[in-house]
Amino acid sequence: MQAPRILIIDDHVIFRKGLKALLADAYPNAVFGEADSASKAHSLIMSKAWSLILLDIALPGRSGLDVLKEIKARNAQQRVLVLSMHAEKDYGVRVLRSGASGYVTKSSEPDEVLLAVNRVLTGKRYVSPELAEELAVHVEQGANGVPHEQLSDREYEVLRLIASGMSVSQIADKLLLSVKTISTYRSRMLQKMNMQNNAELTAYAHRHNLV
Amino acid sequence: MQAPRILIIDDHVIFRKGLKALLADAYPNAVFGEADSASKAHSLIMSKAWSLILLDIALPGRSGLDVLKEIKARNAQQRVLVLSMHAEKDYGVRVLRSGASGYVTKSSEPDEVLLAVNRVLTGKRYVSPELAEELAVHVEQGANGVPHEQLSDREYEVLRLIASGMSVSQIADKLLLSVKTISTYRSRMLQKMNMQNNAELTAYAHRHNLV
DNA sequence: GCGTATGTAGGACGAAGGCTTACAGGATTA
DNA sequence: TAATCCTGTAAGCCTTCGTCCTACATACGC
Repeated sequence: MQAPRILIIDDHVIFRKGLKALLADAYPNAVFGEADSASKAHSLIMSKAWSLILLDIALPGRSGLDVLKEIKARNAQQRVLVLSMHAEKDYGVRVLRSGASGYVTKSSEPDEVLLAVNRVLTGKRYVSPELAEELAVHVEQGANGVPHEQLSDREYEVLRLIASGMSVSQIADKLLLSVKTISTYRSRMLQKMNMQNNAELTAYAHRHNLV
Repeated sequence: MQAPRILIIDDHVIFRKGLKALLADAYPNAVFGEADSASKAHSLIMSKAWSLILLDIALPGRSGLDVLKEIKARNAQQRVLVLSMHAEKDYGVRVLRSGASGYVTKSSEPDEVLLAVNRVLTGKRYVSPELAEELAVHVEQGANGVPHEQLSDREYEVLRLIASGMSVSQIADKLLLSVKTISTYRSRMLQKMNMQNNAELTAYAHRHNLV
């Protein structure tokens, strides 16, 4: 194989180092790029071409999902493998829908990561058994049955944060958005899901294991 | 310095690799051991002597805290630096109380980790500024068992309702009490548990399965 | 019996945030 | 291709929420 160019986008420095070491072992002649924020990622993506981008969706501030979309918008062929810290169930589906070629959790075994990387590098997709399961359920219930499927990505993100007890303004701080914006997402959400308040949202989110 | 012997106990393989690489850079002649579970850790601790043990408290199954206590029970001199995934406030204190020489979160900058490792290797302790703050407050209030056991019945009841996403006034309505009363419970609770806001309370309640 | 914990709440005033409106870019569809 | 819808984002206004401080009665532990 030709020397692959791999870009790692993740704000956890130590994890990044580990990942790079792992990949360097498997692809001795690979060239690496690293970014710890959406903006650094941006310039690296702009300036160079990459065979594969490994993207942590849990970037601070801007959601990794946004970054993913931006990447795909710019170049639909770009291969992206998404990493996430926890096995966040519904994220997997969204991530794939947004154009990623695969999705692995950070606690995965190196072998699984390598397998995923290898598949994606060779133009295939990687779907873990767990995620496949999710997907199955998802398709089965037709994607419109479940209320939260109607939510936009931002709304979904905010739902989870509300369900974890954060106030509108805390969320605004965390996402670097205006309080008004979060408030808007919240009301659109309430409307879509036909609910009245945070308690209902919270209950819903927990009932559906979205947190 | 004599070649240090460092044991890394953590089930996140990739993170472990990163950490090891980081340390190998700083201590080129160090000898490493790795364990991904409490039981493997056990045999490594039994069979060899270690200058430093890096321990992830979030081991699956058995709590890392237990492992820590066991280590210290066996050899009170053993230097242990604890790693945790999230900046879980109450853990820091518990960890130090259980005999660790320091506590860093996994999202720390490499420099902070190296600083901590260095201090612990040279027999000192490492306490991050944030944790120091925690400690101060904590010592002040004496510290006994599980935080939520200090709560009064009403406080506990309100904790659960807050964690289920209800607002202070909704709770007041439900319990037929004044908003002020609920607010008082809430602040007494925050004080007792040394927390700042509903998000922390909520996280705590869910972590401890109080909802 | 005296301090401390608990259940309860009022007043005052700043902060939070809900509701409405707006607008731009992308997607969808007629 | 124009018209429309959806999404991300936010300002303004004005109400409501809730915090902070204080208070008091009862219960309880020592």
